[in-house]
Amino acid sequence: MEFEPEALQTRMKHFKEQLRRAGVKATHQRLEIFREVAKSGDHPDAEGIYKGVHKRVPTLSLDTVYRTLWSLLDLGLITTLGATRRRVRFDANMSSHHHFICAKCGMTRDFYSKKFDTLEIPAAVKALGIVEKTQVEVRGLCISCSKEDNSKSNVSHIKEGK
Amino acid sequence: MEFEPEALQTRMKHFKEQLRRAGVKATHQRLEIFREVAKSGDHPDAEGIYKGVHKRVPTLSLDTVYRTLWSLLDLGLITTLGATRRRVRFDANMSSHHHFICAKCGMTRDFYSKKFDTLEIPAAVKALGIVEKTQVEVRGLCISCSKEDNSKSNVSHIKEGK
DNA sequence: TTCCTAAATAAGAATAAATACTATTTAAGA
DNA sequence: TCTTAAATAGTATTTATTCTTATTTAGGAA
Repeated sequence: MEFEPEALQTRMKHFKEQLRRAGVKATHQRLEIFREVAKSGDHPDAEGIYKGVHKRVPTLSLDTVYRTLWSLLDLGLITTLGATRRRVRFDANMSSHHHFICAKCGMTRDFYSKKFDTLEIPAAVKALGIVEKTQVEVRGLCISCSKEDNSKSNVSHIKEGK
Repeated sequence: MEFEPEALQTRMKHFKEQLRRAGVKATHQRLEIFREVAKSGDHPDAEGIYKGVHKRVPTLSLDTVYRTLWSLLDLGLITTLGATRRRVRFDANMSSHHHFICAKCGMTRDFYSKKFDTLEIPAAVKALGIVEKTQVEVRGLCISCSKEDNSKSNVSHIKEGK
C-alpha cells in the first residue's frame, strides 16, 4: 500500500503540473512538504511532516508547513483524515481508498476495496446535501497494541506521546 | 435521527446504571455532561458541551468537561468522531450508525443503514489487527453550504468560527 | 441520619498546537 | 536580468487541552 519510487516521481510531476495550473508557485518548500505526505504510508500530522522535511530543508518554519498543507487541501491536492484525537492527519492519496485505524496508538493504514468504493448511498443521506465522497473507517487494535494490552479498557482514547 | 425525550430518559437511566456498575460516582456534572452529548443531533466539541451544560451548572469548569468526556470514552459510554479539523467531537450514540459530514462547516448527521452495518471486511484488513467496528463516513456539502457557495474551491478546509 | 474517605471538582496556571504578523526572500513572467 | 506579487522565516500571539492543588461531594459504614 506504499508507493514505489516510480509512482512517487510520477506524482511529483503531476503535482508540479497542478500547481502551475492553479497558478501558485512551485516552491522548494511546497514540493518537499507534498513529497513528505505523499511518500508516507501512515498519515503524518503537521509536526511529523515538519520534522521530516526539516532534515532536508533546515530553514523550514512550522508555520509554512501549516499554511502549505491547508492551501494544498484547498486546492484539492491532499485530504485530511479524521483524527482520533486532536491532531489532524494529512493524506496525499487522492485515489479512492479506505482506512484501518488503531484506536489505541492511532496507527492508520490505507486499504482498497472496489466494493466499498461503490456503496449505494441511502436517499435520506442524499437529501442532506451534495455527496462528494464516501470512505469506510475500520477501527480496532493494531497487532502490536493488541499484544501489549490485556487490560480492561482496550479502546481507550489516545494519549499521543511527543 | 434525533432521540425523543423518552429515549433520552431511558438512556439516562442506563447511563446511571453503567456508572454504578463501573464503580464511578454519578455526579451531577457527569450526568449533565452526558445528557448534553446524548441529546444533541450534531456532535458537539468540548467547548460546545461546556457552554450547554454551563447554563444549567454555572460552577462547571472546562477541565471537568474534558476529564469527564475522556473517562466516559474509556468506559465505552461515548465515542469520538474523526474531527474534520482540530477539535474532537463526541458522540453518545453507541448504536451502530454512520455519518454525513459537511466538508465546509463541519455539520455532522447520523444516519442508519443495515447494509453499511454488515459490510464484509477484506481479509487483508483483518490481518492488520483486531477489528472493533466499521463506520461509513460520507463527506460532502450540506444544503446551506452548497447554496451559499458557488466559488471554485468548494471542499476547502474548515475555518470554524468561535 | 451522620460521619468518613476516596473520588471528583473548580480555579487558575502551565503546556502545546495552531495561527498571525512583519520584514525578507524568491519564483516566474516581462 | 529586472520586477513584483507571492511565499517564507522567525517570532509573537491565540486557542485548545492538560496539570496542580485546595476544596467539595457521593456513597458506603456506623
